[in-house]
Amino acid sequence: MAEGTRRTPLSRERVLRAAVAFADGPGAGGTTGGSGGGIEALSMRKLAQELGVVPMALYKHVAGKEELLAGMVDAVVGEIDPPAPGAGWKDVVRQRVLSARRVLRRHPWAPRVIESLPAPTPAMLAHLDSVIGTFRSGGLSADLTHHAMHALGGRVLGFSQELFDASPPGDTPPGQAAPGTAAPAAELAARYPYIAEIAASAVHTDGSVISGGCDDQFEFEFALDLLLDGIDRLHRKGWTSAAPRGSRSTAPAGG
Amino acid sequence: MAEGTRRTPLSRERVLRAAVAFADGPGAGGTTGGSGGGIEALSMRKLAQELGVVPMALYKHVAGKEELLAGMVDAVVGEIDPPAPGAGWKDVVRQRVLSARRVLRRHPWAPRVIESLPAPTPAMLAHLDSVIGTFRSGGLSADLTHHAMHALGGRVLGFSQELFDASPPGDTPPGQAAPGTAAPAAELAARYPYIAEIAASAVHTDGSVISGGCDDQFEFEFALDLLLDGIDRLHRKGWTSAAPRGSRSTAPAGG
DNA sequence: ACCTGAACACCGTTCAAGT
DNA sequence: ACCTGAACACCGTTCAAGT
Repeated sequence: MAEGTRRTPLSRERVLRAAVAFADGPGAGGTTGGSGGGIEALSMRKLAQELGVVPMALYKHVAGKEELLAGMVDAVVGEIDPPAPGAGWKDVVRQRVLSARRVLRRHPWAPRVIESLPAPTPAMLAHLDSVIGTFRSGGLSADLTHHAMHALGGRVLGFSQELFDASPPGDTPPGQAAPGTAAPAAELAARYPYIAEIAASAVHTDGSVISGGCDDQFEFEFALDLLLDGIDRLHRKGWTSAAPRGSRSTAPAGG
Repeated sequence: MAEGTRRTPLSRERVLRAAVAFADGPGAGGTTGGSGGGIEALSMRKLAQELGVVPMALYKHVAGKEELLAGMVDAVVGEIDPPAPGAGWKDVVRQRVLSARRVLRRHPWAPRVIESLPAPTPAMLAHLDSVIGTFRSGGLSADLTHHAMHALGGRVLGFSQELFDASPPGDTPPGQAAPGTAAPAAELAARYPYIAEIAASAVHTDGSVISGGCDDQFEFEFALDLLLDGIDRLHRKGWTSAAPRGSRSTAPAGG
């Protein structure tokens, strides 16, 4: 099956596309038949076989399995819709988060792989930078925006979990850089200005950006109290999910 | 090294303790020297070697690697402090979440392993049941409690991510049960009454408990709006993290 | 009846041998 | 110079052979 593609020369693009299709699993990719079975089953050997190629041929286009996974994530994150023009910051962020969720629902393996990456990919950084930019353009302070991004956490990318250890970009050990992020800190700051600004505002109790960045405990409690206080408010209001279904049920009085 | 323990007969307890110590990594367990190197390096073979035993000897005490991981998680979750008596629901939940976070910080591999489990372990169910009970005893409705648990998500266990697919207990396929949760649904309902109540209130748009349970999209948007609305409120207030540091900075006027 | 060595079917990646 | 087969150092688990 698909023997017409056997002769098509391999490219990084083709390798990544095949890997994503394989990880999406049989049937999920749209085509019928014998392609793949989930991220667990994805191996360099099986992917090569899928492409009608000897395993070592893949290493001409990706440095190894880790870079393959980073490339797959980058491709998937690139599917998230751009920000809708002309709306308020809250709706813009909301729509982008929901778009990200729709994308990651199409690729259920992605959250787990994202979490396993040693560093964010370029597409992830671009997306985060863009969301931060939406907050800042809406008038939120760099400080509040920083905590807001932590509180939203993985939700910004469509799922719910912490991303990495929140160290500022360019913080990799001098010896070797993470796959796809091999540029020096200055260049990263130029490319992702909003991330750089937020990172700069992250000089916390330890007084040093380079040593580690954010106060994880503070960020954790910030998000926790946002949730507990919101739940408390709904409780006092006598809120119920049955009645306001379909409307923005948790919106505050002023919203 | 540690040759005094060579003769101690193997037990499930000892296997699990050794596995946790190995996953915690060298130096993290308190002892000096050559024990283990992280969850990535943990294998049945290396664990057996650590215990001075042939690999297959482990299979007398754990059915396989998956059950080993479930047992490790169960042991770790059991370290979470019990609820403090006499305080309001919000503070009790808050303290338990922060205790869970401290525990999982001691075992950084645990969140990833928890996420990889096919079903929650008994200790996880007991903890969730207890937190739900705190909400309910505080007067929150089953409905609001249900959404609150989703919104807090993995934070209840000390980290930030969704837990499984939120299907009610006893929802495993009839053929085989997940490791450690082999009891029928009725028994589970008796053991975790609060979870059972919450699961019962989860009859959503599809009208069936058995078919899947919660409306994931609603739960996702519920938590997202809780966060966005809280951020919006702080923004309008002109909130800054610098000033109120140390006090409960996000608390509402009424709290 | 209990325990265990060898074997099976994998894995990612290296490296030397082929063209 | 390019490509690739065999090999290396692993894995979890089965199973038959030993005691």
